Amino acid sequence: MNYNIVQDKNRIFLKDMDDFEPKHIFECGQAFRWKLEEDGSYTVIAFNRVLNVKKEDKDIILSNTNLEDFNNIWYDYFDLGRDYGEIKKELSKDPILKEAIEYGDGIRILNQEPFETIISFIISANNQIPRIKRSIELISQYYGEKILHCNYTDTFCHPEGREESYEYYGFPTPEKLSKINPEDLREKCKVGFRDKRIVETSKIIANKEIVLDNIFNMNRQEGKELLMTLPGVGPKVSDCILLFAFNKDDAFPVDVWVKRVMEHFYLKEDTNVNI
DNA sequence: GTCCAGGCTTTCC
DNA sequence: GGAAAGCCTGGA
Repeated sequence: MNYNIVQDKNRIFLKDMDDFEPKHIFECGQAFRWKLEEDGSYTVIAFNRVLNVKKEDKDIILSNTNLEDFNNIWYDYFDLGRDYGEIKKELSKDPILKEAIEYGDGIRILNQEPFETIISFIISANNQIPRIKRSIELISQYYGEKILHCNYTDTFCHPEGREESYEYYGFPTPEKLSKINPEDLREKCKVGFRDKRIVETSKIIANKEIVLDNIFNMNRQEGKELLMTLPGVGPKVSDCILLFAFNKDDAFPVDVWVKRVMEHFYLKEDTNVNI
């Protein structure tokens, strides 16, 4: 990984950054709160902060942050300690994966906040991405804390076309979500039949019947068994949580699309499979 | 004990 | 209208 870090006021420049394609990282479906801005940059609310990311030529620009947060939060969040070049080299030995890597070049696996990731993927069951994103946004607006975080005059802090009062909301805590009425959640946030699962899971975590931080020290199988005791968390959702929040790089979520792809390319190559 | 059909909210194609 | 990033329940 070769890049140079330069700080300028509230921005961090990652100069000559390889393997970092915002569109592929933020729109691949691993995270739901990244918003595409008119200038092509992306804004997210995470870790009680608002961050904007823009790619200019070979540089990545992180706005509304500082070196301390970069070192303590964003370095790990963006998985910057992992050498994706080496991974690509290894996987490219397979011709099909080689083509897939070229198609999705610059993708990275984020390390997201555990609780928000758990609720997000409970919502993802039998659902569609636009709806998932909307529900998470609504949950944040109704039950999350407002984030006052922009003291600068950057365009992304005062974007054109948005109301002056545009506000950012963090994802609520387990304590907060554990106390709401499932019917309220369903009506306001359009989560459908997942309402009780969300509240019940929040209760278990708020009561510390399950301590999420302990999962960092477990292996994939131990973590999976524990997560699957939560209502709404089955085999697929638990693998998503382990991969996207707990840094378990051996977790391999198989959804209907992955299943179709695997069957098409690796299991039934000589048969006519509808995909 | 395992297996699996049916049900579940709501929106989007 | 049918499908959609699965999970849960109950019966065989």
